[in-house]
Amino acid sequence: MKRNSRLSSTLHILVHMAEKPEQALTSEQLATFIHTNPVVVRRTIGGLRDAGIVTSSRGHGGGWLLGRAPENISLAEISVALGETLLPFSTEPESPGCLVEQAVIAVLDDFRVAAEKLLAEKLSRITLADLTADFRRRYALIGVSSHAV
Amino acid sequence: MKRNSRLSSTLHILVHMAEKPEQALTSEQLATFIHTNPVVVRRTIGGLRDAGIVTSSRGHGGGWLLGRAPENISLAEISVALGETLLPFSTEPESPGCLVEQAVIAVLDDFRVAAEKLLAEKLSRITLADLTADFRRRYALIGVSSHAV
DNA sequence: AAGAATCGTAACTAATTAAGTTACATGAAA
DNA sequence: TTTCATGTAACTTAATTAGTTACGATTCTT
Repeated sequence: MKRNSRLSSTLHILVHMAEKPEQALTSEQLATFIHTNPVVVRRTIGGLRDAGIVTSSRGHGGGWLLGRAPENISLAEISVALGETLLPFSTEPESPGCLVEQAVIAVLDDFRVAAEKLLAEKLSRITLADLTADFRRRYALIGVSSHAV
Repeated sequence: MKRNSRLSSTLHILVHMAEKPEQALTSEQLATFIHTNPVVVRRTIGGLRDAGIVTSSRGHGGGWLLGRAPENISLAEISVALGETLLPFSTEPESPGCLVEQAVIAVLDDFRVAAEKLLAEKLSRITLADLTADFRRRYALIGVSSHAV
């Protein structure tokens, strides 16, 4: 798992889970999808459990399942559950009392608040079901092409 | 200079430069504003020179000046010149050939392209002059309050 | 009840990235 | 010619995150 790919890796995992809705997938299985290690998977998607996006069960036959229908899981929720920040820049004060810094931070924070709202809205309109639909379309195309001629 | 504060640190520097438009400021002076080191300053704002946002001159009396009026310097340009990415997540393929991954990346890239366009538009409407105006407003308020009573 | 499978999590290691630092060549002004 | 600047390469340090090992807790199967 590469750096900064937590969102895409998680989506990858979730699409696989959505494609096997009746079967609990183990951390081990999920890890192989994204070429990493079961512990990294547990750590990464552990937060999704608290958000109800997935459920996990221990013991023999245990593993991970979606917590609800893919139509009701938005990328906005996933992103929040992963603890991802949508915008990368920091606006922490470093020179308390400096009016120049205060002006910079004020303007930047205004922008950030507005931008995060916009991005969250856009992400809330994309659901896991959209991803599975896209996957199935691609899968069907491959199927067709391999039967063609 | 903290991590991920290159944009705000640079803006801090630029506002100081805008407030002394006739005086070349040295890397040393700029560095003290953001509590770092002259070499870090040169490295950070070097890209702004190539974009025409600032100019630098060597030798005695040298230093840094704005390349044009603050009204004509947008945060979008500054962000680009710094080489900052507006969105933090990666969509590099890690499992070439995996249709699930392809679907995830396609959806995420669509989002990214649209989001970056939106953010760039918002940033292009904020200029360095807006920041200096905000700073001056704050400065005036402090002045008033310190003379009050 | 025993054994196997599985998650949860702490603790450690390795890899990566960005900032900070040192050093020195280049250029310009006094 | 001396001094003051930037430009930049090379190295060190610090911070973050992924990867790994280990093991306790839980649950199913036999």
